[in-house]
Amino acid sequence: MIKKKQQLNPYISVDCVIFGFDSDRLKVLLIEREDHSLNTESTLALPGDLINNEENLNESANRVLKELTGLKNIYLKQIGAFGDLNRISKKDDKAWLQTVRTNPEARVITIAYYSLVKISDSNPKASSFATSAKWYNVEEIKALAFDHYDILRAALSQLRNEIIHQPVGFNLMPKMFTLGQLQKMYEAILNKKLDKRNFRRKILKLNILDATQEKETGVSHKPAQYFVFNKKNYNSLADTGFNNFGF
Amino acid sequence: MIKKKQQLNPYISVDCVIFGFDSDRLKVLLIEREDHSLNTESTLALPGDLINNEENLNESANRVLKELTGLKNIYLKQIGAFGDLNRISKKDDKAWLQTVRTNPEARVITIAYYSLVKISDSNPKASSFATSAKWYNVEEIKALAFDHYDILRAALSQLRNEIIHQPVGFNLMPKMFTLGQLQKMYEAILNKKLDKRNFRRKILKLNILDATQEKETGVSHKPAQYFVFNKKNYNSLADTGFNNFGF
DNA sequence: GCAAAAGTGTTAACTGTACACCCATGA
DNA sequence: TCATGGGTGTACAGTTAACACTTTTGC
Repeated sequence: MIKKKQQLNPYISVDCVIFGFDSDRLKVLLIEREDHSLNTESTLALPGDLINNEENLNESANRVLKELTGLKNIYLKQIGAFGDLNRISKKDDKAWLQTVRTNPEARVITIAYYSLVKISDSNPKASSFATSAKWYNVEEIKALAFDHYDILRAALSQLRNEIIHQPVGFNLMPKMFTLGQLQKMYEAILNKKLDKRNFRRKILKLNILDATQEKETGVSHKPAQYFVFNKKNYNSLADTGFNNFGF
Repeated sequence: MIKKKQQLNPYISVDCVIFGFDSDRLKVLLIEREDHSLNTESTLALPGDLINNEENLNESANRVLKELTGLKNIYLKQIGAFGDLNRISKKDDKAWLQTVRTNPEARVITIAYYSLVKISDSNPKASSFATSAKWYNVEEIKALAFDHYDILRAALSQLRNEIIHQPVGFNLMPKMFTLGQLQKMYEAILNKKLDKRNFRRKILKLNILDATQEKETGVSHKPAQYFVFNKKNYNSLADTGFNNFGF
């Protein structure tokens, strides 16, 4: 491992839209910034920070992600660059930048990434300028700091597109899961009900799920079989994608 | 129109992948830089330049596009940000930057856009540091300056994905065109042969083409009917996209 | 026994794909 | 008359979408 002198680039940041799934709803990891007597909504922001000049963009995103969730080697994908002039137009945002940046007036372009993590494996902890890092229901978010709400919507749109073309959703699931839980994840992401029989048939035909011998316990209904996900078949499928998965 | 003082941002550029179609092959607009006794391949680059601090990113892309092709109000879509440290690693590229940039050692992140233009309507002209701006066959490009080859491949990949989900290809076609010409465009973009009868059936079912009364003249075969493209139906389709257009 | 989610097949409509011949024109 | 690309229909296979009942468990 080579250590390099790291220098913040004051003009370019990365922001991460970190999705999780709690077996019921789609979640996103947000931080609270120090309060400047604002309402809660505008204190919430995507985790993100300035990049270092000696790291690649995806390394920056991975670093920020690791600093904020303790996770590494996570599915991580670029959404795009956001650099409109009015992205730093809210009074509260400007005031906040004064307190944390050495060059608060600089025009900052942000490169947004999204990632999918297992909530159970993650251990979000607040970083320097964040007073908390917590999971929020995506559907309940109506406003965020800067242009982060736009970024969140773009990430969601890209995730919805990706989930029906690539088997990426497993990054959100625990190691063992039932088909019902998996279906709930698709429903939460796509925000619509799916037919149980059709869902099971389609997802099993992809050949990326292996049935285990284990079953749910302690549930007051017929216990469901647990499945694990077959990494080998997943990888070959992830390369090509699948055409016919239009829910 | 409000005039603002424009100031170059030395850390962020836009690069444009401008696709055209010459009724046979997919083309891309490239510039030649001043020669530093290099081979031709590495003198070729995507048109692009530093952004101004007082314009939005897509305004920057539109400005560069207009400066280089004379076109405005063009289909233009962001591909993403490219900022790997080794994007400025070639000796020739470093030497060239010394001659055109006031801060040639700066780490520059580029935001890439792609656009689709009618070659017949465009009037590419070389800008300040370009000695030429010409159309090249996409399939013949094997190397470009900086990381521009990567950007070109990413643009092509995105275009291929988009062309089967959105009726965007008409941006490449002249006002009137035959179905044969349209099919050739799809074949050029997707780089594969399509079945004529199936293509015609599918594309007509989209309801975005209006037949005209005019026919080809001066061709030594049965003259083809000209079609124009129905903007109204196109727009409503462009919003929703289409699911089933998998060639 | 009842509430709750698991698990299971069939049918009809639609979509994709493969495939071959005649037509109108210029040379 | 020949070479060239335009224009047309059908049949088979695969996929989507809609739909209802029985099973197993905890309480």
